Amino acid sequence: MLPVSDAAAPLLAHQSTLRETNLAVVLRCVSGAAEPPSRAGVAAATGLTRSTVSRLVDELVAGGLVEEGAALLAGPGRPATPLRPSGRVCALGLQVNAAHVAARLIDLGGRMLSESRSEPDLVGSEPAVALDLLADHLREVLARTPEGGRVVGAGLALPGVVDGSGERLLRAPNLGWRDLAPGTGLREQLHGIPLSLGNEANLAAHAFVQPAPGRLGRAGHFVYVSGEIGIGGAVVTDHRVQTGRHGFAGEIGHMPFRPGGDPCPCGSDGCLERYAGRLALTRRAGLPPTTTLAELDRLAEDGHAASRAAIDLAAEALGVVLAGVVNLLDVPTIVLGGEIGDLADRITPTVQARLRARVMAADWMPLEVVRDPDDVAGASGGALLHLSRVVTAPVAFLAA
Amino acid sequence: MLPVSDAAAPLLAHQSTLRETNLAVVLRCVSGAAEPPSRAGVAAATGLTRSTVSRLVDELVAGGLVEEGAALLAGPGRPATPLRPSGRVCALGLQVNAAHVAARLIDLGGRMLSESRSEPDLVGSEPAVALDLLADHLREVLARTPEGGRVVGAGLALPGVVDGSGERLLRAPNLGWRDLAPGTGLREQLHGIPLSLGNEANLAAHAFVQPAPGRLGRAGHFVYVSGEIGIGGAVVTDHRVQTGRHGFAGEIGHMPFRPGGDPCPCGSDGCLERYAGRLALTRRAGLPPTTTLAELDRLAEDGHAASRAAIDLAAEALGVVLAGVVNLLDVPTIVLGGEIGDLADRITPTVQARLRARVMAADWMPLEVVRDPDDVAGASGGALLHLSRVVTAPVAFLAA
DNA sequence: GCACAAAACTTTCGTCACAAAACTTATCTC
DNA sequence: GAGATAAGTTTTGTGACGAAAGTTTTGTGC
Repeated sequence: MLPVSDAAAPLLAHQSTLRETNLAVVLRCVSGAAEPPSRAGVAAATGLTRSTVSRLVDELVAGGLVEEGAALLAGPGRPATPLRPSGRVCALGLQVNAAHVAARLIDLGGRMLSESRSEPDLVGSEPAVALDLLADHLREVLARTPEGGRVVGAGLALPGVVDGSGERLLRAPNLGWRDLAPGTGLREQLHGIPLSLGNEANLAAHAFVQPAPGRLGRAGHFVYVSGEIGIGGAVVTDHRVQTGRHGFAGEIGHMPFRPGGDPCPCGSDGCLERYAGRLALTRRAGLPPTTTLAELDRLAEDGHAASRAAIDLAAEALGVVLAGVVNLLDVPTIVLGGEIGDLADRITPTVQARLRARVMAADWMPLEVVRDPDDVAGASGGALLHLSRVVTAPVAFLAA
Repeated sequence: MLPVSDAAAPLLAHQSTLRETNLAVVLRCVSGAAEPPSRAGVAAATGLTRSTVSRLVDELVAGGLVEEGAALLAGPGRPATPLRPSGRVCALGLQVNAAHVAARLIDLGGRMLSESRSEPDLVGSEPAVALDLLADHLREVLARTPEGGRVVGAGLALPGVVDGSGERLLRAPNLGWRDLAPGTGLREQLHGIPLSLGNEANLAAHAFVQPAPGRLGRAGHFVYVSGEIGIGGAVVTDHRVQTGRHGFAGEIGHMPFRPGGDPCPCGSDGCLERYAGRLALTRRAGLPPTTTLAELDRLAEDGHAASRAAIDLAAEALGVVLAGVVNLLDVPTIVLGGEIGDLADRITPTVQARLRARVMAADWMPLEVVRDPDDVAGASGGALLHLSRVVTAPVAFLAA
């Protein structure tokens, strides 16, 4: 079948567009490679000629985006000069959710240079308290910026609905926050580093599609389920995180599982979150709402019947809703991230079974459920988002 | 917010890429414009210089993709030469579903040059019979190809799951067809015109995003619901029809409305289709399954209680499922296409109400339900798909 | 009726980025 | 130490675009 797609209007191309495109191709090749390639290697991988690659690499090296290593002696011929993405170009990843506050510094190669984090309980918290804590972590990480480092941006992951401009958090039910601009206080610490806000699950999914700038992850079509107190999510198709018309996409927690069932604070009823969110799980298990899902898992392991029943219902709900999503979008991979990952072993079989039974095209496609082991993946995503801008449009980031 | 997106690896750019891109920009501008623009108009609209536009337009005219009209006298100054997309470059759109067989010829400007169609009942039909009928329509339309016309492709819309290669129809429950290659018989009539298969709803959605090559429709983010005997669908985000990893996306009819409810032949239960598909509607209304939705609408109008109840339940099911989809994808527009469009007036208020009540971000976004009046929009989409290839990569289609 | 203004093209020339191919450099092998 | 091998550089040519000056075709005013 022809790709049914792409009505997006492309802009005109100029000679400078050509150069920018090819600089991006070369930089992406360098930053995304498993092993540092040589100029000749880049030429072979991209299809550009060695002369062109040489010129472009020289520009990237002069601009501080790529570093040359010591010559590599391997067999006959002139030894190759290995090329590495600069460790001095980096971005800040920040995250605040109900159980984590974290700051990370990630470089152009996707390597985490430093991290500072804590695990407070922020349910129903005062925004200023949480943001001050974040500012502390941020300052600490920023102080460890390498000599001559350039921090190109900061991305803050939040568990809620962020408006289209990336300035305001409209609502974050788990934190109990509504309509605020978390950036105002932080900018003081940031010394002009551009800050953008994003939904936690969307950013975590971004980190999963693109674990390093220019490097593609194992899946290009998946649903990311971020289960904490509530359930967030993100949809990725064709290696693109779908944010929707206004940036609100991903509210998988409020897809219907049993319409007419449990009322949900969102105003609807029977939402997935009311069956698979932490609050729902702990309530059904007869445990205090602060019980973590890891603790719940242990109780189930120990034979606690109510916990088992709650987890089984959550798995059922997830399986049914995700099967619907797979039918709609043909995304063969489900990624369990956040706290719900702690239940992955226990819920995966049921989810798998429901997918197999309810997905129309199940006979013609693989269906896999995997876990994202990073518990603050949103922070990485926030940083990677800014770094991927560097890789996509390098000219603006070439040092004078 | 920064666009969380686009990890797709771009290819290297060459001077020829430059030319191709700008030829596409110019052609898209000409083919998508409401009024035929002049060279100067194209330059103003695209940002290219007049000299560049002149050269590119000359190439497109020489290549037979653009036609020059008679000079337009309007005020002082040299009169402009109006530019129009060629009426000789066209594509075939074909469609077979349970109630329609149609063939259309559409030109580069998106104008329908001719059509031939019939309304047989093909539920549980023999594929050969339906395809012979399609071949008749096809032959008739092709015979009316304009003098010197070039048919660049044929797209066949089918109400079922098409495999990734676009060669085989895997299953079409409403027709009762399984695993066949409808192209084999048709190619004889096609004299080398490349044929591709696509899902009916996906192609109809394509025609809705891009009613003419290069012209964007009114919505870029929407769900297309194609209600016939079953319920098909398509998801469009950022003006792109999402076909998923294997091309199976769009099975909205098999999203859960009441899991554990009505068993569905798909192997699952409680699927939307079991509440909002024609078969479900007529059964609940106590009418024969061949009753059309237009007839059902008339009965409801006349006060037939069972019909009204069936339609209300269908609207409820659609509203709940679509609200979930909007929560997941932030697509503020719902397009009702196919036969279910005949019920649009009756179901829209309920669907609207459910969306308003169940969509989390409803307070921050518009939500609209519109109808696609074209009852064989899939055929147009099939043709437009091939035509949009011409507009995207014109060089391959320049006449020698 | 004729200069002049206006606007749509066209032509000429300069620039930029890439490809091709010849050339240089650095290492290994015999 | 000669030759092979491969990396990287230099030179030269080409194609496509922009800038600016030139040409064509109309309308307007005296």
